Amino acid sequence: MEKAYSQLQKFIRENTSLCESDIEKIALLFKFKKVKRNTMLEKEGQVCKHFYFVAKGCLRLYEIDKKGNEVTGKFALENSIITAVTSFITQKKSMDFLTAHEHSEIFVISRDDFFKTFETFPEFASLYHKFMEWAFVHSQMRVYIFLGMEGIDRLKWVMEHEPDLLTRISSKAVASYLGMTNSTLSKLKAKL
Amino acid sequence: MEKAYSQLQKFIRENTSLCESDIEKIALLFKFKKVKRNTMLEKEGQVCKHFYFVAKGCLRLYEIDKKGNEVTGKFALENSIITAVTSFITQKKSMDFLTAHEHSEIFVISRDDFFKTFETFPEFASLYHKFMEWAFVHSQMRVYIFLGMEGIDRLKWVMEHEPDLLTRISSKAVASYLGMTNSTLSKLKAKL
DNA sequence: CACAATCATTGTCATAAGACAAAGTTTTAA
DNA sequence: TTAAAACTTTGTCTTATGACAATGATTGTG
Repeated sequence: MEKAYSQLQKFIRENTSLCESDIEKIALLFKFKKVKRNTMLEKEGQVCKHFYFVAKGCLRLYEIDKKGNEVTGKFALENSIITAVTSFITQKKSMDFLTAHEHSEIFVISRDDFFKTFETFPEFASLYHKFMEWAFVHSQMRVYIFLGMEGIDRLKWVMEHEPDLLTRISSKAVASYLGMTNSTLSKLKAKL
Repeated sequence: MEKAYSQLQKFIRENTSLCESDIEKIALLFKFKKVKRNTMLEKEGQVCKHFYFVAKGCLRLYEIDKKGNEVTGKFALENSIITAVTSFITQKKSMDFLTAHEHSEIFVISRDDFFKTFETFPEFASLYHKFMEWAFVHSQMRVYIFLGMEGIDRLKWVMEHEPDLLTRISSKAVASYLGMTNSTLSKLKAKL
């Protein structure tokens, strides 16, 4: 846990220009938590009130579509931040689930505390703004990839740009991230 | 043009809590421009250095995929803001084209002036942050829609949520926004 | 206005991907 | 440890969509 806190501090240090004492104070506003695989952190139908930092493990953000299939929006591996973004922003009922895809060690801060911190430490807001920018760039890239590429090319794209996903994440979840069924992914992998 | 400037001011007023005199000063940093249909504002291969407000008409952001097909990322109708976001953020060479999809009246501000304005009028930054949040929410929604829905349902979704696009925008461009060929879109429309 | 260019529609055919099912494998939990 | 559950792979069949082409409509331009 000591190590975990210093990980969080490092993350804040690298994404803001806050001084060490402020970084320490801010890090302490986050609550450390160990969560088992498949723990549900945010649920469809509820309003998202938390922001997460992943120190170890992996969280997964997904929706369930009309046909009952999971559609993965995002994986957050260690040293990244995540939340059920759309609901976190709009404060409307979420369509998303956020779960631990592996046993994970995470830090949680309430949305209220998160935004209040911006008042005390304005520089901290830049972390959120960078997160939003990065999240947008990633999301827009996926739009282009899904619209412009066939399954096999989407697979190759992930192999090249997010190879961790293929080694760590279950095929089923990767398929739901690539916008295909698990049987299709399996056949495409066999073709490579 | 008088009217156009007041439109820009109105937009700033509604998306920040700036006072009137600051709003006027900021609006004057934007340059008014009339552009013909198909005018290229930002080009693939270049770094995006501008931010746009659409007073009248419509801008379209798109990429060209491997096969040479256009893939539309976003339409910006009147009273909305747009740029080649990914390049604007990363300041790397853009993959995107930004063009006038109709004869349009727009306001342009350079990226430098835009960010400098944040220093003089910190509250103005909230407009950019809201833009980022909104852009993310929209983009993420599209990811879910494309991954979870078939063509016919994507079409119905746009009919319900962005009906303007179907009345104003060419079928070809709408198809490239929906992730299908124009012939497929045409057949789906016939099926409705 | 008239010609050219672009776009929209529709048809045929080919193909990528989904649905479903069966068998083998791995993970989970009692 | 062992049984149950979940996941992965592979096969067959079906279907949605793409590729390509022809025709007709619309738009832009000299």
